[in-house]
Amino acid sequence: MAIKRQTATVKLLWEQFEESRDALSVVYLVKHLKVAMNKSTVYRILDRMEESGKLHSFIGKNGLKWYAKCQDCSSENHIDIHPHFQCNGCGKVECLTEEIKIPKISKHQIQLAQVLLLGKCETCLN
Amino acid sequence: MAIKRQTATVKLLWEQFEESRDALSVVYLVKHLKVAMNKSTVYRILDRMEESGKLHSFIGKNGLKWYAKCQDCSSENHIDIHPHFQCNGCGKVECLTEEIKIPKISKHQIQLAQVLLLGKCETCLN
DNA sequence: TTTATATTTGCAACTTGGTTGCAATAGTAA
DNA sequence: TTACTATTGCAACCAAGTTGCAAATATAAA
Ligand SMILES: [Mn+2]
Ligand SMILES: [Mn+2]
Ligand SMILES: [Zn+2]
Ligand SMILES: [Zn+2]
Repeated sequence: MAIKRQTATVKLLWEQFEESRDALSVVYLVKHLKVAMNKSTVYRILDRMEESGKLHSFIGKNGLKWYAKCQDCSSENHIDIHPHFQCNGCGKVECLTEEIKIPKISKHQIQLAQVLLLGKCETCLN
Repeated sequence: MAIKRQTATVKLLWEQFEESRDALSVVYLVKHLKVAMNKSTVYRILDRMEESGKLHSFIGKNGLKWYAKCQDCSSENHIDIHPHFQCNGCGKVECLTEEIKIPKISKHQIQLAQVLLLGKCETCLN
């Protein structure tokens, strides 16, 4: 179900995403939120925010679930598909704006491409 | 540690991969092997086969771990990097031979690209 | 402002994928 | 055959994510 009510917890979680283009893992949020919040609540709010077109989610390199802010999505269309970069040093995940050309695969219908680039971020390079 | 001894369990697991270019999830192997095998054993053997350059692993769409046969790898170099396709219908995962061009990202050093294409496989399209 | 209702939350218990320590077993080379 | 080390099974564990339910609360109607 999408977000129906603007609760304190919803606002608090949304603030975490508002500033940056970085993604946040659910595990991180459950552990490090200023105001502690039950983990089911965190999972459920993020889920609803995704359904509402506010956030998108993906799986990081260790199988953890990450969320980040959408740019121009709505409940009806989620168009914010892009590659993600995860730093092997510090673990940080960024949304990228670069387009990646996906080839046609014969006899397959491709509906979605998940691209995760792994490497060193700016901070960890220096 | 890499594979040191050719045990019955190692042989049995290897046979699962030998024929096809399809990947197999650990969960599937633990559940459906003809000769039942302890799950720690399965995890450990797959791990060693990867270290030996016989298999490569990646994370599928639900965060599960998958393995597939390498073509030309060894302990020393794992060069078998390619995109994977997972069917949204039947869940099957295939290794693809197509090359995907990864753009340079400024101020980032990219070490590895994980590409997972999701869609419908040949069987599920018909 | 008060009331009514549906949504949201916390909690505790659960499920599932994956890991670990250790004692028993079994390849392999001598 | 023996000796040595790698491998296995087992049981217990850990961590991420899910679920059912009763209590709390946002919001709209009265
Ligand atoms: Mn993103
Ligand atoms: Mn592959
Ligand atoms: Zn970094
Ligand atoms: Zn299919």
